[in-house]
Amino acid sequence: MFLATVINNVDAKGRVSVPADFRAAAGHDSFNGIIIWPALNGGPFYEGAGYAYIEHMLSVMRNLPLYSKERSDLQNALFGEARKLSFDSNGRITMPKDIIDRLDLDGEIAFVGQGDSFQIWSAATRADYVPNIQSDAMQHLHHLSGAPLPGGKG
Amino acid sequence: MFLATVINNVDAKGRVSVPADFRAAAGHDSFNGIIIWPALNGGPFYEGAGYAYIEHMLSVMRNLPLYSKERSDLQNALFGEARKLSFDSNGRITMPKDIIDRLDLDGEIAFVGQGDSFQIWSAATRADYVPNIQSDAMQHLHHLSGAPLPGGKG
DNA sequence: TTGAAACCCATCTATTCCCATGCTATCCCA
DNA sequence: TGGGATAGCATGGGAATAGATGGGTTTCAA
Repeated sequence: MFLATVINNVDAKGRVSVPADFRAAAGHDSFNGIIIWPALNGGPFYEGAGYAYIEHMLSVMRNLPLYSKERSDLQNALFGEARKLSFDSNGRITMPKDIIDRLDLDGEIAFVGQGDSFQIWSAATRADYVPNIQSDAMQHLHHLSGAPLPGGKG
Repeated sequence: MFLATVINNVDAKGRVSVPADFRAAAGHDSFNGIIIWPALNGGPFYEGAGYAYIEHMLSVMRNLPLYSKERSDLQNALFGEARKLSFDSNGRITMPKDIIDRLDLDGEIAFVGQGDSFQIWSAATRADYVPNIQSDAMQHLHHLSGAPLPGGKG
């Protein structure tokens, strides 16, 4: 699971260390690295995950009719815009230049855990959103009810 | 899986490098190259995939009645219009001239990943479509919900 | 014979790989 | 409990390599 917010530096070559916990969560069965794509909700960040996640998305897409607008649009946004970024021997990825420009990644990147996936922000942009996180979430707390905790004692 | 959008040049002989990732995704069991065909939805691009994909399409066609209109029409559009383009020793294909003219491939080709297949666009034509990708996809995000991730890690 | 297609070779560049460094948190032992 | 040793991780720079591209040559068919 992708947890926590970690801020790492981008060096002159565009390299960034992916947090060790995130590397472990991404797995390395089919591909030793991560897949990233522009936020599907239009937010000012990229989303990322391990290869298994995108494979899962493909299997979901296959349930939509071939050539339907919904399938075409989603495939273009996800598969058409995604990037495969493999780890180097030190666990780093190289951020493509166009993404550095697009996200304004001027030196510092924030990796933000989202459970099954994570987000990639410019650290500065992220900092502007953080103050509202708590109050935003408080409006939706009722959605957390219902599912029982597994293995609860007594 | 075919991921990302890659833009490569067409040289004077009509040769284009197929992105290395796409070559790997196409496989080379039965045929070392790709199959391309005009977009079945009428879009301004060609579709492409590895040989296994077109074999799968054939198996789908076989479920339609022989000599039925639907089978004949689909066979004509897919098998009748498809081309086999094999890789040269450097991983390039030679784009047939009629396709270069038809797609207006004036120097730059965009390979656009679609998961199981990919698309081939004139880079200029593709650039006109890209700005709308995000907003188009946002209308269909509800199709991605519901299915749980397999074997969530960590 | 001529054009086109396949093949071979050379070059350039961006990416990948490898090695070295420093920091920090953890562990071990006194 | 305190201090030193150790291992994991983030970071930086230079070397090696894969991939994209361009040009020339051979082969085949029309």
